[in-house]
Amino acid sequence: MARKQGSHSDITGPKVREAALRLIARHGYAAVSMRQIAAEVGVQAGALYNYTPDKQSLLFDLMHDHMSALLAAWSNVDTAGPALLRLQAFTGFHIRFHLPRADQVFVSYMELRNLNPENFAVIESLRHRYEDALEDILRAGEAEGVFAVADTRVTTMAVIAMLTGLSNWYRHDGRLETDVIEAIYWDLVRKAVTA
Amino acid sequence: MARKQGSHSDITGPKVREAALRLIARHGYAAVSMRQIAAEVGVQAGALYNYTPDKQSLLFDLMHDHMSALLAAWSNVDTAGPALLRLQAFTGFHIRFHLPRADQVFVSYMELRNLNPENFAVIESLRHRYEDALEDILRAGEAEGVFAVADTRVTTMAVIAMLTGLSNWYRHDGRLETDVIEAIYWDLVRKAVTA
DNA sequence: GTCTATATACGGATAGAC
DNA sequence: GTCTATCCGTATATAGAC
Repeated sequence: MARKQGSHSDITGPKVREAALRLIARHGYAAVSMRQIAAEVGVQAGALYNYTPDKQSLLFDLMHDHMSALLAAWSNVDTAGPALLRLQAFTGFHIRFHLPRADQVFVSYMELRNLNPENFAVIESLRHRYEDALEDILRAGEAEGVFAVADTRVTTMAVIAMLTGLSNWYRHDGRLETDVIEAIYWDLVRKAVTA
Repeated sequence: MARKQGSHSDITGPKVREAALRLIARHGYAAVSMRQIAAEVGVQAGALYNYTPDKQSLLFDLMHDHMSALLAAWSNVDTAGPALLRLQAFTGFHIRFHLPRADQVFVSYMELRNLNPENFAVIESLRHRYEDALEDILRAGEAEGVFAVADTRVTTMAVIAMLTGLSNWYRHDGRLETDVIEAIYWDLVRKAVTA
């Protein structure tokens, strides 16, 4: 199975996306050039256009994949049951999903400005679906009488901001294990919303 | 008091900073050109260099002014007293200070990557001082026995993330008044940390 | 599929006239 | 203090050879 020299589409494609993700997370979309991404991959800039029609699509794909994977993973966790358990599942899921994906989180939350309007609308609707998942749990808990919050939508946004903010300071080589982090945040979330 | 035509340093200076803040908040530092800022102000690009030595200094000044103003304003609020009241004061202060400054908040939290190392260190130390103000309150409350949190530093970061996240979705023409927002968040914060 | 070379536009910053 | 003009570097994206 001789392969023509210089033909590596099966490995170059993923490498382009990995390099773009890492560089954009570190320096920002507008500050990263296609030449930088190419250099990181080990090809010339022109070769990138075999894998993306343009720079904007590269950003959109990174963000879209992240949000799709998030929703797909959550759909495998979400279950019926008491709202308190569902909230605990959401909190733990959010932390475990996001902690190993610092670059994706960073890009998905910081580069919304750099999406064109059509792409922005797509990502926003995915994000909205995720927010709604939490809001549903809070409303269920209020109906059960186990949660009591002043405003359900505001609380939804507040809890997500609190959980997502974790990615801004957590370091894998830090003093705290994931399990401990999870317990600390669950304690805060539970107390904040319970009646 | 005849003034030479075209000489407007007393009004152009502030306008440059306002235009830069607005444009950077909207599009990001790297995506905004000096020519865009100049067009917004109503001058040519070269004229901007009467007010800033370079683009990096413009960004740093915006962030530095914001953080300095934040710490100065907090120093006028912080008082002795029971930790619960101090925490309520912090929560209310944070919201009232940040809500009318959406652009400053956005720039100060999103453009850290675009500061050079020296400038980054300065801004980080200011941010750290603000975080420490909250951490002190939490520790005082634990000593009093009114607060009980699993980890004080993590709780500090979680509370600030929750409060600051408000700026990401709050709209002045939305359904909720500042006072109501403040009450909702105080309810969440209080319950999350009290014993 | 990748390369080199290039079209075309725009970037930050400066010089010198007024 | 602002303007016009410009230096010089880099940007995205494409064309055509291999």
